Amino acid sequence: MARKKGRLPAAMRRGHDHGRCVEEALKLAAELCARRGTRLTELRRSVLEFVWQSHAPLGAYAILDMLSSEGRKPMPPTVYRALDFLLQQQLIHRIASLNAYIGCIDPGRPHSGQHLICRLCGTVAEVDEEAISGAIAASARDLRFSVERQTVEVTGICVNCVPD
Amino acid sequence: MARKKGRLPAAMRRGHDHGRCVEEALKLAAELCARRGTRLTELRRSVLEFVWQSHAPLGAYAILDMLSSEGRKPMPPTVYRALDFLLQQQLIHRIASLNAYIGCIDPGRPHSGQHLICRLCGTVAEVDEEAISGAIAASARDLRFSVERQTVEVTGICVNCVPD
DNA sequence: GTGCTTTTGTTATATTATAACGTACTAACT
DNA sequence: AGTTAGTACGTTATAATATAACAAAAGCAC
Repeated sequence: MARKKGRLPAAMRRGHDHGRCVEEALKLAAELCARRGTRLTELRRSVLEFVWQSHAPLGAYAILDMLSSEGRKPMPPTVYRALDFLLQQQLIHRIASLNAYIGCIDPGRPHSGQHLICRLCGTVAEVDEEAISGAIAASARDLRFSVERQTVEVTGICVNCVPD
Repeated sequence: MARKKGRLPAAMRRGHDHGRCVEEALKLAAELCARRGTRLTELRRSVLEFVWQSHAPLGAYAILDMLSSEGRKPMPPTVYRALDFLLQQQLIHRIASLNAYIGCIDPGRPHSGQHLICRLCGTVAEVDEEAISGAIAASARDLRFSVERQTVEVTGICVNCVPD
């Protein structure tokens, strides 16, 4: 866990250098794929880049439109396949309540993450709180339920959108 | 919270009298709507009944098919409107990761609940653990994020489907 | 280069959901 | 009972999200 207590996740820090976030994410993704022997093709890299560039989750068809403006003219299955690959590699998350996709802040490590979704600006911040995942794990254990995946999506208003 | 520590939610208790669950849910729904001055029409009641009868969440089109076999031939908007009503009245939950709907075990009271979804049998058990919702609330508070809704969906294998 | 595997392209279609507008029903009042 | 205002439902059309199935191309191992 990188974030210190009381420190906002980058997604919700106004004026942070997001270009740099994207760059680093792409670099890390390339490293991870190289290490794993999986292929971060040009298409997959483009999709990952678009997803990372947005602080709000992107829908598959929004990505498709972006790729189209870039010269490629892919069809839906192409985009979904790229998204599936990135999900498998844990480079992105799917936000089920929005049918949309967002870059993972801690790629590669198996985790589900918890997502705070601002209803106003659309920004999604990922956090990874042991207190939350632990409470879920404990509750599941109590019911002898074997957890494979935790989806935690919290909708509300982020600090930048709260009226003062 | 009705469930005692160590006691399985009804949905995961084999052989419980589910007909009685459904009956009680419908009765409680009628009472709540009467108290609120909202109308649990025949259509809405039917939809609620179908949703409750299934331990696995039902998709809108599955409900549509069931209503069709019953003699009605509603179109999608009709079903979605009934579902919207039931969601507003907090009589059902939407399971975002499945695009499907399930009866709420504690209707009327504002809550999001946490859902344990068995990947094998499809059964969904709702729990309401203060430890989980509290941990989420605490984390959000830390980020000055104002929570409106918590979606917690845990996928895995339920106790009835685990190989011994 | 040959053969094998993976990735991408392409066509078609499935699944989930909503917009827009018209009709019918219900409740409340007169 | 008749009027009316509001709510619920019917209907047509279409939007938005996602996948099946198969063909072509690109990369990799030998």
